[in-house]
Amino acid sequence: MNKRELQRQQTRATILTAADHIYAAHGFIRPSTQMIAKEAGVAHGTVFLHFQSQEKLILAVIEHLGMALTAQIHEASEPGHSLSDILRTHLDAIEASEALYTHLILDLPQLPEEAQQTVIGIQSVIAHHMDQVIGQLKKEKKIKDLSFSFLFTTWIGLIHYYLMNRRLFAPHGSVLAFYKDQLIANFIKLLEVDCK
Amino acid sequence: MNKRELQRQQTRATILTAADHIYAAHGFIRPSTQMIAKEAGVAHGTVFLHFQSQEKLILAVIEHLGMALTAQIHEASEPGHSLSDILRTHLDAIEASEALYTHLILDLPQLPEEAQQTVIGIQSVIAHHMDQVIGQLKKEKKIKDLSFSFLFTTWIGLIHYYLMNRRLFAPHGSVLAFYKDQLIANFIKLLEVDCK
Amino acid sequence: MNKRELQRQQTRATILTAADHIYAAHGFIRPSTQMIAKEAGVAHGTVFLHFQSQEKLILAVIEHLGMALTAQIHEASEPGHSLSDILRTHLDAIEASEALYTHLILDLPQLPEEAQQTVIGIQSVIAHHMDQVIGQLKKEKKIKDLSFSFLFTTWIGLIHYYLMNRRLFAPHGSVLAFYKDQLIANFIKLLEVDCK
Amino acid sequence: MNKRELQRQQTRATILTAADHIYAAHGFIRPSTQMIAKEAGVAHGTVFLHFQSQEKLILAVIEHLGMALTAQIHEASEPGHSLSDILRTHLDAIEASEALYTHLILDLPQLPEEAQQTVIGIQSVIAHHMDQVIGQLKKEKKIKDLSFSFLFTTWIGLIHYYLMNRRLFAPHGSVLAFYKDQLIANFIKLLEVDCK
DNA sequence: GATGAATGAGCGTTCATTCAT
DNA sequence: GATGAATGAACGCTCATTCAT
Repeated sequence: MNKRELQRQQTRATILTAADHIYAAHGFIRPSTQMIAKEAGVAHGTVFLHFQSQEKLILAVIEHLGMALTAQIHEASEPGHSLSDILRTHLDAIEASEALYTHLILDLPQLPEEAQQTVIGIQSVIAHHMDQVIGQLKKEKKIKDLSFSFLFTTWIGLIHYYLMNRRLFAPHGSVLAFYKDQLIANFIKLLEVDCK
Repeated sequence: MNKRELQRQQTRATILTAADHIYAAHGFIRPSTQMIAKEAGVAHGTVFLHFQSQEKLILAVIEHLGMALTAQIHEASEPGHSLSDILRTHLDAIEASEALYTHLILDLPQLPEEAQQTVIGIQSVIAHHMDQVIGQLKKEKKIKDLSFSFLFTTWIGLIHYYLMNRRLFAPHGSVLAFYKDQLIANFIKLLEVDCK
Repeated sequence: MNKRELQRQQTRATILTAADHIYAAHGFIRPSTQMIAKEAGVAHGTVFLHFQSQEKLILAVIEHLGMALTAQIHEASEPGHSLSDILRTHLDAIEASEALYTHLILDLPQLPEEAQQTVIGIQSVIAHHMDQVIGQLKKEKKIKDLSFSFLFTTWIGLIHYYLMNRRLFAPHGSVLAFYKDQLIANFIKLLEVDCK
Repeated sequence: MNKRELQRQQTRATILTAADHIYAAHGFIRPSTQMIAKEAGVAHGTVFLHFQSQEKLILAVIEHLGMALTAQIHEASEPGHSLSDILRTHLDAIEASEALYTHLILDLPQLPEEAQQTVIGIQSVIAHHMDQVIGQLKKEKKIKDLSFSFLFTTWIGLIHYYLMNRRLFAPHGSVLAFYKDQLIANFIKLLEVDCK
């Protein structure tokens, strides 16, 4: 890689990071490209030199987030993990990009198709890991006999609900950091076959 | 009521209905007041004759939705209702305004404070009814001993998740119409103390 | 005059008075016809029933002011008046409508031709009275031999300057009430042939 | 200075000059930013690229005028100047921007605070010069013993009166060009101690 | 490759005026 | 005669995008 190309990649990364911060703070819809250029410390036009359009920039940020999440989940996952381990891995990954991920969820219907594909991609990774363990637990009759897709949706719905109301639940920090343990414990209790 | 006042009310209603349709289709943030005027078949300025500002119009639509939902839930509720009845009442009410309600949930963080109060109001109505029955079922040891707030959040999270992904789950119709029965049945099964 | 006509005249007067107050407070340019209707306690359309257009209403207010001023000056003027008496009469008349008169002066260039005619009319009345006395004093060599038009312009310029800066000179009341005596005394001293 | 910066400055100057012309012709209040853009031959949005808001543009024009006036007065002033010289300097300076200065005076109450500061600044410059000479003349008993502030106000009032009625006094040109000599001569005669 | 000035369509909102009631 | 709902042109301002430098 020559020096020119290196410089180019660095500028691109600078813009991407700036966009990351701005979108995490204000969502994908409201901030202007001008705002991102200022945050990145580059000229307004430079944004469009590296990203064909605002839409492409947004998609790049989202894809970057998707890659980060799936990578982190993969890395943290090991064969012998319990359900609790997997759920924790999921929440740890999201917590690292909590604000941005939350805006991705919220703004999704206003974002281009490709963004939805990314979200689907993220979810299928975690779904895959969950399915492994849950399938096994079902066989062992340790958890209720409900379709995996329903259980998965319940989990995701619960997490997303907390994220969407993060300002309410945890005004000055991370909701997940606060409620992670409780969420995992309660969710598992909900699945368990419980005979007293 | 004289003819003048009648016509005024009709125009107001026309605009409100138009806004209802437009916001249901595109969310609260993107559509312009111009767009709503066109849909209503009135001059652009007329919108502001009936609603002080765009914000006030949005709040009027939201409040209207809130009243419709709570009214419907109240009407359909009866003393002896089972948990299943209550959940169905909830979903029936939302289904009637599915698209608009979904956008309310999604755009909430970008909407004024008052909108959040409306959502809280809606949820406390359904929470109240659920709490009654769930409290009783807990005493009878028929459902798991988990805090009501967690169970409620799980239910709301589940429903909202389906709503937010309605285009995916039910591209050309109502998600709730499709999944209502299944959602209720599965959710109840999840709560039950299950000893086979 | 029949009852119908009487009612009509009363409504017209109500609007005129309301416009008077509003224009005195905010000038002729900024206030909307809506604002005047509200102040008058009549429907917006009623303004246009009595005054063909906003411009005509403004002109009516101005003409009314002109008539009030010239009438008051005429009434207060007597054959044997000194220069001091005449200047005082002038200022007394303006003081009674200080705010409105000031806005007339200030907004004049943005107002229709007819408004300028009214101002000219007011000034020729006071000019006429001043000319009488000043002519006599000049013959008696008691005041400087300067053209009447210059002396008159100096006087008017001085008064208008104080009026235009009334917020600066007298933030919470009438400038003329405050400075009247001083202005008259100084102006006369300026005209006098002064040999010590 | 590189070409880029040069062009930017030129566009800014073009807009400022256009605003200058438009405001001189129609006052500060009525013309739209659209009108100024058209006069300048730039897109409407370009105006806001160079000036944050309409208010800022107006203030820039006014400040530019203030600097031009005070600079010209300073340059033309010399230690040994007579009262006549100083008054002429004052009128020469105003004459160069007669129309714009007149609108500044007229629209002042509707303009932001900063505009008033500019006017005060202009007037204190001329007041300072006048005070020097008039103080001396008073000591020499050559002019009447009236407070400087009254004499200054009389002068400013006189000039402003001519300016405000410039369309009447000099429909197709500069009032000051026409009446300058006469105004100065008459004003001086008014101040003089006159014993024949 | 980077810049940032320029564009022009679009936004929410105001207002004098009209006219059916 | 009085009403006030409706109009639509105009306003100040924002913004993604282009392109000469």
